[in-house]
Amino acid sequence: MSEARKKLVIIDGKSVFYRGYYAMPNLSTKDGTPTGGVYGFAVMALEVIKRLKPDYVCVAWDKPKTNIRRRLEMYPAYKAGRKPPPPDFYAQIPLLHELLDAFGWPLYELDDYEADDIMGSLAVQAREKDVETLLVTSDLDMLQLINGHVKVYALKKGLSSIEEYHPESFTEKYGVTPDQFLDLKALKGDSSDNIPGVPGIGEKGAIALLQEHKTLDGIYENIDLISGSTHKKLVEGKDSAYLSKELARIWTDAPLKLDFKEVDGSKCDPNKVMAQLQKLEFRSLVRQLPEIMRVDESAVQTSAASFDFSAKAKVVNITKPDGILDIPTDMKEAVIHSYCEGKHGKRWRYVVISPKPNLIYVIHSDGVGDEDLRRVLANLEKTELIGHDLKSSLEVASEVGADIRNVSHDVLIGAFLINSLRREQSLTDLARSDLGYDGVELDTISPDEFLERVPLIIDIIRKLHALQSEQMSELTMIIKLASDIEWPVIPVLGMMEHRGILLDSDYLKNFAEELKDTISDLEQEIYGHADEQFNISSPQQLSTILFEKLGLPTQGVKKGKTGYSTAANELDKLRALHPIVELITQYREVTKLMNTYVETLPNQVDSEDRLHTTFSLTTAQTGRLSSLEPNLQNIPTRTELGNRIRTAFITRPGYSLISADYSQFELRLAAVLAEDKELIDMFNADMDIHTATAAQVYGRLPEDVTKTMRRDAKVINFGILYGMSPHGLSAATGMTFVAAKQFIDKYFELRKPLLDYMNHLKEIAKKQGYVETLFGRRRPMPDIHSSNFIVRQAAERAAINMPIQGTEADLMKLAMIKVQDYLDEVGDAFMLLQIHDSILVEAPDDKTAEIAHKLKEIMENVHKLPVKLTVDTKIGKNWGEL
DNA sequence: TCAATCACG
DNA sequence: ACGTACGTGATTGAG
Repeated sequence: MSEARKKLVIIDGKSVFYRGYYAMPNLSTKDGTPTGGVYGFAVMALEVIKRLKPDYVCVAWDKPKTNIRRRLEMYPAYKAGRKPPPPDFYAQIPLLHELLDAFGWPLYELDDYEADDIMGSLAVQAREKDVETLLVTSDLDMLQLINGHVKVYALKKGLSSIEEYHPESFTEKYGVTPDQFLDLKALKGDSSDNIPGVPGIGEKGAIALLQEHKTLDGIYENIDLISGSTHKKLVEGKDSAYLSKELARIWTDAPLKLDFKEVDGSKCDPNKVMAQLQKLEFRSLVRQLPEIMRVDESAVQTSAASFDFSAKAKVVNITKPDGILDIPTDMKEAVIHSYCEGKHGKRWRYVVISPKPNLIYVIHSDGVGDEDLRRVLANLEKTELIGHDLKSSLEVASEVGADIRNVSHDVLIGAFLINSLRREQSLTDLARSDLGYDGVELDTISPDEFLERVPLIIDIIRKLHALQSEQMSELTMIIKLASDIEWPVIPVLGMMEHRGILLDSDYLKNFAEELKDTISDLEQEIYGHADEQFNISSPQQLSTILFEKLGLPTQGVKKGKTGYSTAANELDKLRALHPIVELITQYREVTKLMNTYVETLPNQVDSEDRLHTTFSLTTAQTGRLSSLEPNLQNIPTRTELGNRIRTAFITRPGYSLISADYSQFELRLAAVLAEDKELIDMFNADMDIHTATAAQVYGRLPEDVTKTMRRDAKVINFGILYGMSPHGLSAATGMTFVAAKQFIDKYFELRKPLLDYMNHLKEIAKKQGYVETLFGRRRPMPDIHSSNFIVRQAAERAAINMPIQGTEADLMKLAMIKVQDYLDEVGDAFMLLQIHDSILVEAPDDKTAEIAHKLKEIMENVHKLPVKLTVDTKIGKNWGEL
């Protein structure tokens, strides 16, 4: 009667819990208790009940620390390098216990036995009673337990999708039988558990061997039949293979008695489960539960504190041009959102405008043309706009020719201002972490799904807006930062992205031909020196050639995980020892230019040869912009060859480029923030700051400062802003460690206020947990309390740097806003790029001089400061000339 | 997916 | 005693 065989489900508790913990890192209850791991477990538990309908259930758990002693005795490196889970992982364990109690499922844990072993032991006992066992885990080691009575349900990506493994499916997938699983492991090893296997034998080789010889023993009995390098590897790795097999083997002898009364699944109390799910604020699971088990009506009660996403709004679909007449033209405020198939407003499908919570207009592109959309959007000129990533919606407006820029609140940027540490940024992520939303995906969806979910999306944007307004109400500096800088810079960036910059692709094509020749010449020369061909771009292969084959000294060369470093600064030390080193440096420079710029930029232009970057306001912890796809903030400039790439950035006939750069922006700001009067005075007297510094440190007259002295002073002037150490200075300048130390000591004697300020920042960071810019932009600094010396020191340096770099970013944004206002007056001139301390503007030839002059004036007076700001402007036909 | 490398400020 | 400058993004090789 195998049909009626009873079913036992054993859950690998920690592995399920881990899944949830990492899948939902921000999930927490309203009071801040983290719940991601418990959520993962709950989702899986309901899935198990619904799909597997088990008669018996229990949970196996790894006891911390003691659990691997027996394996450690065999092999001390077992599971070495595993990171311990963070504190909020353990904080959730009591919640899990309560949930298990409600389900009535016992939890088994034992000293010296991992969860695998407990599961294996119970499975063996179940088999003796002819009970079918289903193991739920993400640990594929468990597959060795598969047999006619035991199946494995492996957790796949996501929380509820599981993949069933039985003997047939296992063989189909791996090409070996479950019985051969351990031998497979013995051969190929497992890097995640630090199981060595036979070095040099991977999955493919191992399977081939097992198909031929069936077992590990079989392989070694027939070892003489195996030839070549495999033979050698097998012989040398024999001990390791048998050790690996024992390490990977799951024990089935744990001192644990399977008691069917204890694991009886019918002890589950649906009402208790419901209460737990509500307490944990798992709203979608609460809704789902009645489909899975009988719950008393009385047990279902919605908690008042939770957000309700069920609100209904009237949705007006506008599918004909005359439909737009329905949309009011005098909205004071509106939530706006859009769906596009391209970037930067290209190929828009839907534009959504919601003037109030119960009313939503959806404008469809099939039916409503660009000109009609322009007419609608033009009416939003005075409307206060609310949205998530408004920049992209504003680019749709630019695309159809409307000019709207009255940003009132962007929940993407707002979330970042409130806490810049948050990594998740999509609307779905924000809703999950801040509103406890646990419904469907809202961002990466099809047009039809978008249409369905519009009311939900708008509702969530409104809720996030309300929540952030409340959170910001106590942060007056942040409110001001947002309204003065962050909101107004959004449309400016949108316009820059949308306009793009003209690229001379033909020029780059010619350049590419030139570089190709150079590269193959260099390759041949390098192969000649190495006496063999190899992949010069592979640091590993290169390292072998340099340090083994050519026998270059490894002394003083940094060592990484994979061997000796071949980074440029390490190669510098070897430059004089072998001609190949210089060739490699050149090869690196040329291939970098080729692969990153020359060959890729022409592929990224639009139909008019313009290149559009995306500026992110929510990436850099300091508040700087970042530029991506393509990154136009790291176009080469430092070498002759690299500068030729800038030459490819051009203008239309009749226009020129203007660059406007702040000079020594950060150092000036450091002087202000540290209130270093002497340094401020030096800047205000228009002195050459590096020469003046060198003169002071070396005790000479400025005219007696040598080139080297000035260069060293320059290094320290910049390095000091990042917390540079004597070691760093000596590495960067070539002076000895002692000289570097003296140099720094002397520098701080002269710049006492700067030193005090740096120490002050460290204290501030420790005391309040964050540092901030002149305008109140905050960066949380949790690592400042780290018990790890290295981590803590890194945090201290970051704390020193952020207010300086961040104030620079704030001022630059402010300047851009003012520059844009001016360019609007000019009418035919456009900002194209911002590169942290400089901007690039495209303007008609006959106006460049006037505009350049005005840019300088605006930027130098962007904000009243005790230090004078200096802006240099240049005019040219391409970026390379600037 | 991660580590190494290198482009920029 | 640790490792040695802050902030980014793109490409490549390798497991």
